[in-house]
Amino acid sequence: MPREGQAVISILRDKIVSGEFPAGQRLAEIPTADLLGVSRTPVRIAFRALAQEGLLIKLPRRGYQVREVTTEEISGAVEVRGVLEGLAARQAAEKGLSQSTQAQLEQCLMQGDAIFNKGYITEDDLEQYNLLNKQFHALIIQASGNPAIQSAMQINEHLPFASVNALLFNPEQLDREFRRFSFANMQHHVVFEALVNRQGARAEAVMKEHAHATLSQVELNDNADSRKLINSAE
Amino acid sequence: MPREGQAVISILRDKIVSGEFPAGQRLAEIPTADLLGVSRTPVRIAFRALAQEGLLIKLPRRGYQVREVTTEEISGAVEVRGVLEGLAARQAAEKGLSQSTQAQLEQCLMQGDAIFNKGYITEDDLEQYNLLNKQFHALIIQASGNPAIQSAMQINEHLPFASVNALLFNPEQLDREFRRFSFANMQHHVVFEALVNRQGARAEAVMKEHAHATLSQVELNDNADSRKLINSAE
DNA sequence: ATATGGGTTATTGGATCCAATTTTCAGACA
DNA sequence: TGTCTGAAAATTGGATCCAATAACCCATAT
Repeated sequence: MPREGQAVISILRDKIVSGEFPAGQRLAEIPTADLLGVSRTPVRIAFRALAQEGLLIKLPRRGYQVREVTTEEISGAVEVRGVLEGLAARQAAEKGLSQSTQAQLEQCLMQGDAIFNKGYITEDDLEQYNLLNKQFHALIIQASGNPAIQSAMQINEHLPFASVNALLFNPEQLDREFRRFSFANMQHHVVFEALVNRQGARAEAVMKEHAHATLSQVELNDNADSRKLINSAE
Repeated sequence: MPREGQAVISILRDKIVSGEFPAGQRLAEIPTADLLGVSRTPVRIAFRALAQEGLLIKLPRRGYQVREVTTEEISGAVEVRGVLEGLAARQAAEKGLSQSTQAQLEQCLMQGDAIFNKGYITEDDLEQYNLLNKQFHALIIQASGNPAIQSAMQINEHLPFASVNALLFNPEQLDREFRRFSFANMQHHVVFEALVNRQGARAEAVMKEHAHATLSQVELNDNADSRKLINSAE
C-alpha cells in the first residue's frame, strides 16, 4: 500500500515554514498534486491537516492560502508556550521527578555545560544545543503527566519561529548568541533545581520567563536575512 | 457540489461525545460510511480530523478507536484551560478593553445577575447562563488579541466535560448548583473589575482559579448518571 | 497437541471519475 | 465606455476503483 500520505503533509509543511511557499501564496489542489507527483487525494488531506494546524487558511472555492504570520502572532504564540511550559514545570514539580527523568535531565544539563564551558560557540555547537534544548523541554512536558499540555502546544509548535524546535540565531554575532544561549542554559539549571526541590511556583515562573529568552523580542526586530533557522525535523 | 463533509465530522463528533459511540469502540471506514449513508471518502477525512482533535486514536491497520477519557485527563485539560484563559485575561487587561468589549461584558454580567438575583435557579436558567458564560469567556479571549490562545484551546475544547462550552450540573441538587454558579458569576465580576482597572496579574489569577470552579473536582467523583450535560453546539 | 506457514480476507490509502458550483471573461446593450 | 448577463472554465468534494499489506484462520507437520 502506498504510504506517502504523511510524507505529503511533511513536505508541504516544510515548503511553507522554509518560505519556499511564501506567505500569501495561493495553493490549489491540481498544481500541487502535479508538483509532488501524486494524485489530488493526498494533497486534499494534507491541505485540510495543514489548515487545522494553522499554516494554511481556506479560501472558499479558491483553494488554500499560505498564512501570513505577523510578529504579533509570534510573540503571542511564545507567550502561550510560556504559560503551557510553565504549567508543565509546576505540575512536574508537584508530582516529583522519576529517577529516570531526573537522570536524563541531568544528562542534558551536563552536555549543555560542556558546550558553553568552552567560552565560545560555533554553529555546530548551536545545532547540538538545539537538540538538547528540545529534549529538555520534551522531558518536562512528559514529566508533568498532563497530556493536554502536549495537545495544546501542538498547534503552536507548527508556527514557524514560535516553536522550541526551531532555534533562531544570528551567525554573524556568535558572541552575542553565546551570551543568550548560555543564559538560557543557566535557566535550565534553575528550572531543574526547582523541579528537584519540588518548588512548583518557582519552576513555573522561571520556565515562563525562559520562553521569552529562547526568542527574545530583539530578535524579532532584527533583519531577517542575517538570521539562520535551525529547524530540526521531527 | 455535495457539501456534507463538515456535517460528517460534526455527526461523528456528536456520536462520540454523546456516548453513542462508547469509549474504546472500534470504528472502521466501511461500516461507518454505510451507517451515515455516504462514501468512504468523507468518513476517512473525518476520522483523520477527529484523530487530530484527540477524540479518536488510530490503530494501525485496525481503523480507529474512540478514545478513553480519564478523569486525570479531564482535570489536566481544565488546568490547561486555566492557564490559557488566565493568559488571555492578563493580556486583555494589559491591552485594555475596547468600549464595545467592555459594554458587551457588562451586558453578560447584568444578564447573569438577573438570573441569580432571584435567589434560585431552574434548568432553563442554567441553559441560559451557559450561553452567557460561553460569551463572556469568548469575549475575553478575543480581547486578549492573541489568536494563539484560541488555537491552543481548540483541541482541549473538544474533550467532553473539559470545555467551557459544556456546563455540567446536577439537576437534583439545584440549590447546590445555585451556589456554585452564582459564585462563578461573582468571579466573572471580579475578573471584569480587574480588566477595567488594568490589573493584569489579578485578572490572570482569578481567571485561573475560575477554571476550577466551572468544573469542581467534587463533580468528577459524583455519580455520572445523575448529572446533566448542557453542550451547546458551536 | 502445538506451532508454523501459507492462503484468504479485511481494511486502508491513492488514483480517477463525476457532479456541482463559483468565478471569470467576453460580448452585447444601454 | 461602463455594466450586466450568460457561458465556459476552473476547482472543489464525493463516489468508486484498484493495489498493497497486515491480520486471521486453518491445515499440516513435528
